[in-house]
Amino acid sequence: MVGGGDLNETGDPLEEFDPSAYRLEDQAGFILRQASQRHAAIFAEGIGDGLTPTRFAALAKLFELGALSQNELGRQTAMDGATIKGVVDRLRARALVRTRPDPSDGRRHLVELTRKGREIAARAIPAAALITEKTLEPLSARERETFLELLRRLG
Amino acid sequence: MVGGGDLNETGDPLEEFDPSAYRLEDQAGFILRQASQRHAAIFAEGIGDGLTPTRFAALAKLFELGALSQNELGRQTAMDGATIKGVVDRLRARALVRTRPDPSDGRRHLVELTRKGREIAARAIPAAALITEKTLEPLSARERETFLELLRRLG
DNA sequence: CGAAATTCATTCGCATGCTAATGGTTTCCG
DNA sequence: CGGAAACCATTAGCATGCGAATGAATTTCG
Repeated sequence: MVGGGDLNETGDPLEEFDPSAYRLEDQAGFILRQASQRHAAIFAEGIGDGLTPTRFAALAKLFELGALSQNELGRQTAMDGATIKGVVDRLRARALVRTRPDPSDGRRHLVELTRKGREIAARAIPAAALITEKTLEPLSARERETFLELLRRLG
Repeated sequence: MVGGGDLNETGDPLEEFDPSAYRLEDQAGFILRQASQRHAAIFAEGIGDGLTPTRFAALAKLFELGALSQNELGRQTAMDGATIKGVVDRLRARALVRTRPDPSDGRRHLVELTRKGREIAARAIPAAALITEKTLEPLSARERETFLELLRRLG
C-alpha cells in the first residue's frame, strides 16, 4: 500500500505518507510521459508529409474503413469531438480529406480520403510500422509482447 | 485494392509491407496515447488544488531539491525550456513559486517554492502516490514491476 | 586575453487535448 | 404522435508540448 511499515495513531494512509519517500522518476505517469516524448520524436523523424500522430491515425482509419462521420472517426482514433475536429480541419486544409453531409443523417458530416490522402496514407502506413519497430527497439521480441499486453490493460 | 495478393517470399518487411495488415490498435504509440489519456483523467480527478501533471512535477522537484534554475527544473521534470517557462509562469501566477536572479550567474533565474507552494506540494505528493496506485490498478504487483521496468527502457 | 562555443531565458508558431456550453437533428419510447 | 433523451458538430477557453530563432551571459580553449 502507500505508507511504510511504521505505526501511527490515526491509521490514515494519507497522513502517514512520507513525502521524502516519493520519487517522481518512479511514477507511472512520469515515465509514461517520457516514453511518449521519445515515441513522438521517433514519429516526427520517420513519418514525413507533415503528418503528426493524430493526423496519421485519422488517415489510417479512413484508409482502413472508408468514409466515417467525424465523431465516429474520433472514436476510432481515441479523440474527443473537439480534438478530432481540429485534426480534420487541418487535414482538409491540406486536401488529404474532404467532408460532405451524410445523406441519411442531417447531423453528420462524412469524412473521406481524397486521392492525395489515399496516396499519402499508403506511404505513411509502412513508415508507421517502422516507427513502432524503432520505438520498441530497446525491448526483445518477447518483452515487446509483454509490454504491449500490459500497456493495453492500462489504456 | 491495395495490398494485392502477392506473397512475401523474402521476409523483408521494408519492401513488401502490406498496408492492410496494419492495425492502428496494435501500435505502441497509439496504445501509449490511450494509456496516457487514462492516467491524465485519473490524475485530474485525484490531485486537487488546480494542479496538472507538469505543474505537480515541478512542485515535487522543487520540494525535493530546493531552489533550481528554470532550465534545471525543466531537465529534472523532462520539459524543454519553452514548456517549463509556461509552467513556472502559471505557478507564479498562483503564488506557489517565486523567482529571483541567481547571484552567481546572470543568465539564470532561480525558482523556489513559496510557503503556500510548500504546503500544497506536501499535500499533493501523497495524492500523487495514490494516483500512481490507481493508474496501475489493472496490473498485479508483479506485473507492475515488469511494466515499469520495460516502460523505463523506452523513456 | 579574447574569440568561439555553450548555456539560459524568452518568444513565436503550430498542434494536441480536455471541459463545458450551444444549437440542430435524430432516435427512443410512453 | 410527440416530448424526452441521445447524438452530432461547433465554439471558446485553458494548458501542454515542441522546434526554431533571438539576445544576453558565461564557459571553454587556443
